[in-house]
Amino acid sequence: MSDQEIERRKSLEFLIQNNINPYPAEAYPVNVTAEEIKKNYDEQKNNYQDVSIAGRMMSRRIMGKVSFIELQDHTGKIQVYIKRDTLCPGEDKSLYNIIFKKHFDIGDIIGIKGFVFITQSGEITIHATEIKMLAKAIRPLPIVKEKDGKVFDAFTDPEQRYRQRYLDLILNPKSRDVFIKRTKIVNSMRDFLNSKGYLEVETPILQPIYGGASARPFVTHHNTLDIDLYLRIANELYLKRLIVGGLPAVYEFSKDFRNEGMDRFHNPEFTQMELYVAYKDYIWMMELVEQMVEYITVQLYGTTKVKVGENEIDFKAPWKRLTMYDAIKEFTGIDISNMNEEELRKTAKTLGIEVDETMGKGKLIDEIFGETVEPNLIQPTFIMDYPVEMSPLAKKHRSKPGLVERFEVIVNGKELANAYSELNDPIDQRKRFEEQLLLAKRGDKEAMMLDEDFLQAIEYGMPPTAGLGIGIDRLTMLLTDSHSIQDVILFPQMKPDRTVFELNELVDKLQEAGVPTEWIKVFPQIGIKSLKALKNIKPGKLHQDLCGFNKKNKLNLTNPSLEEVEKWLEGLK
RNA sequence: GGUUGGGUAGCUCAGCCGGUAGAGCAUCUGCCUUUUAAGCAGAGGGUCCCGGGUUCGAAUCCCGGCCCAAUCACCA
Repeated sequence: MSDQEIERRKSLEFLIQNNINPYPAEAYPVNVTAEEIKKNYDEQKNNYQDVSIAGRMMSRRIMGKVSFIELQDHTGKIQVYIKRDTLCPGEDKSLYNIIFKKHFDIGDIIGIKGFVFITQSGEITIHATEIKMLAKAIRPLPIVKEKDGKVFDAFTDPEQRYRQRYLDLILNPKSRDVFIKRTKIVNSMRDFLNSKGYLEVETPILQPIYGGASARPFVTHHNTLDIDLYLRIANELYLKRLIVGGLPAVYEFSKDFRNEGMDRFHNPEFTQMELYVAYKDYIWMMELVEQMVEYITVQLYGTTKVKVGENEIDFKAPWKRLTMYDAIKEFTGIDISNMNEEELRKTAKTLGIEVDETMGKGKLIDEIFGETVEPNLIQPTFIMDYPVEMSPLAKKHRSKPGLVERFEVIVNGKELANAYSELNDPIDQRKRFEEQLLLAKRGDKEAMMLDEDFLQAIEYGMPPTAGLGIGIDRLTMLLTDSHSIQDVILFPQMKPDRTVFELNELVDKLQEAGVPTEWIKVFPQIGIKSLKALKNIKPGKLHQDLCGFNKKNKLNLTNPSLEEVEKWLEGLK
């Protein structure tokens, strides 16, 4: 424990000794926010003369009989003026001199009652008449200072920001804003879909057969049924079953899981919104998508233009539409629409793209597209008509052989959404699944499984349907100008903290070896935080360290005998 | 997985040309009744990521490992 933590625990004790509950149970009445005061306070009107506000103490300047603190609530910071003789009008000044000055700390959550005024240097400030501890912080907060909009000692270490998101939210208003925007984006999307009468539904996350996308799944096990289940990689096949069931339009905000690489665009769990509408096709879906995203953008910013990195992106509908072949022609000058596999492979090589013999026609086209076109599409663009090999759930194109009715939305060089005219021909669907099985046999770990139950459903007849998947994390990244997916997911996946892991391992082993719980707690405090640290320790030294710590810190534990310590160490082997 | 940069006080970082470990903020003691990165005077605080090696001597040099970031590759 650091000196600061020890100090704070002492303060905690002091408060309790003096009948001040550091964690009171009762509600604290709040009648105003920091933002409201700063926006609406008017010296002439003399308003806000009886405010009650709560928040975290973020800084403190003690000047003898007077102090200034910054109080932060969910809307921002406001300065509070604490004057000894206002707070303690009588003889007893201990509330100010002792309680506040000695035992309140930066990071504590407190309540303030008082009246608003403007200081000599012109800052809107609450003059406190009452101050109350609402929750004592026994761990010090990282200190961030600010002057003229310039931030000093900013809390920017990405690892700490993601692992301890609560600190990020306290210390970085921008981060808080991103997550508020994320929720607004989701709410606007839901409003838009509900206004059209579409039905929000919930489908299984645990699936006996995973499907609806090409990706490797997470596997788990159900004990009672004694079967493996998969965390869904998509919910497409379930939503389509609902279309078969006669629901005309269904959607779901779906947390999906893919057991693949992680980078700034990929988190193992992520959110998609999938939508299926009966009697529509992918042309119709393009209009819906551009209208929906335009609506969301306007709801969020009041304009369709958003700054993303160096670029200004305009989401105003309609968006540009290009077929995949035309897009490649536009960016390379090469028309690949009539090429066979060999010609495609040669073309890819001349474009400097690495290819190998296992790649089929569809994969080659996809590589050429991904390499030459995708990064160059900054403004929202629909790319239409994909090769059939890449899209086992999309309907064959109404007029172009070898292609399917599919589009992707590319914005800022990245895929944002994916949609098809859904394949509803059960014979064709079975054939496509069988082709996937062949790929799987050849070793493609992402090939789709054959879902007999789904086939059965569409054999009963599924109306022609348009389907869409849109990445909520990606959309939020775009609309909040966030560099990494970790900036738009509150708790992104991280490698487990090894020190914590090792400590847990140690505690488990010590328990197994029969070490009493109260003594297990002592081990980390004498510097033994992992099994490794116990490996070469002599029983005599361990015994001394343990008993010494007990005595020094007056823990009043019964010291183990040397024999007992020897027995513990034996038990660890 | 490759390459590059990084890991030092509670926080942000300096020190790296081997020679007793530093600054600012935070903390502690004292002063200060409108300050604002408050100020002044004093004090405490470190497994320099871990493990080896070279050396009389390693935060610093070498080797191995762990973790983080950027970027590329792979993967949607």
